[in-house]
Amino acid sequence: MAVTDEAILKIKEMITTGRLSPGDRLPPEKELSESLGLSRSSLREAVKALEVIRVLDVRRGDGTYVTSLEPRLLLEALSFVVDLHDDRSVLEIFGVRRILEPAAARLAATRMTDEQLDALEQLLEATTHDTGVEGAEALVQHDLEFHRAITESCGNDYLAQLVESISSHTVRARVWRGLTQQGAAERTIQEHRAILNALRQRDAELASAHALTHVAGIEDWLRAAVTATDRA
Amino acid sequence: MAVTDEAILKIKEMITTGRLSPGDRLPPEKELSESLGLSRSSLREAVKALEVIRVLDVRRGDGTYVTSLEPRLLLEALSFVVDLHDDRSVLEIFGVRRILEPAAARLAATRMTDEQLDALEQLLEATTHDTGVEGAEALVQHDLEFHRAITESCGNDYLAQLVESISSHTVRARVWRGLTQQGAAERTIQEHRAILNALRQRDAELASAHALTHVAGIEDWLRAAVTATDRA
DNA sequence: CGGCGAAGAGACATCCGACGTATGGCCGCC
DNA sequence: GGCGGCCATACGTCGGATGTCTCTTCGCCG
Repeated sequence: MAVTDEAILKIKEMITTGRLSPGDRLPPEKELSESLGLSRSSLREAVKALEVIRVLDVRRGDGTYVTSLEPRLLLEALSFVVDLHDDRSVLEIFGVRRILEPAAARLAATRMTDEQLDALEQLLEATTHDTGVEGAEALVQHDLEFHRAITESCGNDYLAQLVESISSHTVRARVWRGLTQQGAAERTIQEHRAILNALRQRDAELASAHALTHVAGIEDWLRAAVTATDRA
Repeated sequence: MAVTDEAILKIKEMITTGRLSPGDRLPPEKELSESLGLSRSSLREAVKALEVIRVLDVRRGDGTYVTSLEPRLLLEALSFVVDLHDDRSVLEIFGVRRILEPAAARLAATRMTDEQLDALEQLLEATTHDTGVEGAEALVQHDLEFHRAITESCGNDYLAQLVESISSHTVRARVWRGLTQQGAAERTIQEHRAILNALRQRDAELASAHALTHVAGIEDWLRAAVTATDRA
């Protein structure tokens, strides 16, 4: 195995064994490269690799630190690879989303506070004002925030961030939908309201069902779009 | 932004725009570095970063290629970051697994062929012979294969690999369980058989329920273990 | 006495050039 | 026509030089 890959594993091991903890600062590149027995150039490749997956945080002029290693952070990198999937894979990703989002809504139904529900209400209220072409982008943004607010209330950070990461790429799809499909805004708002009502009633089963309906609706549209592309 | 990060984005963009396709070979490092306007050293950092997340495949003496970019491949890197999570995060990961595995079993119930079911049967049969201390490792292996066989039959590669990736880290937990808990082997086999029977009957709902029971059982044990560790 | 700004040390960022080594293909011999 | 060795090519690794940013410290000024 290459020295760089060995260095990656060694640094990873230093973290898993507790030799390095979240927030800790690594020795300077020169020093660390010597103790790991490789050149600074090769070590930098290893550090860069660990940086892109959010394990290390390199601060120029200061030093290199171990990140908090929170699920939220480590799963962030997932959205990077999701971006690389083609449209057919996006359909599979939606297959996962239609499993996770209803589950998150189900959990949120018993956990959301009245304050959080009120905030969701306000968000929904704001969405109704996103009309016209110039409002499309705002609608997408409010849509994202609505979903995020729910998933973040499910009590499982890992689940929340996972949904968040695999949803990022679909932003584009949402935009397309908003621009091409008539009545998309009204339908989205109606579905969101249905979810919110279910959450208010603490009806986990219903909230889950509405969430599934919502995601499946987008999925249907996307499938049709992909099929159309295939024919073209 | 640093030149290296720019290079990462540029290469990513070359892939998303179709300028580079799966299997394509990149220009030599020297050439590519010149066309991207940075040194070979810096470019190598970018390439290494894309290599660890399985976007690029570097072959010494040959060249650098774009991988197949299949979900299976890209999600592989996820297990790397899962390894870095602490025990408390593992509980959250189980929270996700208990959502995904039953869903996968539900899908598999209507999709598995008789041949696949027979193979699963054989796997289960083999597991019953994993007795004694030396059989613990084999039991864990058969356990993994059993779950993999089901998730891979769910018809969604993305879902299958996601479950696979977040399960990898739990191998350790499985081993602990096998070693410390009395009757773990018998219980696992019984639960597996229940899942298999439900799949044979094409009873999606029941298969899902048994899968949830199975995962929740491990989760319970893990939660107790973590709590015990916290007290210590 | 406290705050502020400049200087310096430390650390990462980037580049360059050189040499090592594995791969793949070409070419000649059998 | 097949096989084996040679060579161009490309990645792997290294060492050093230089630029630039950050943080800290120290001294000046209000």
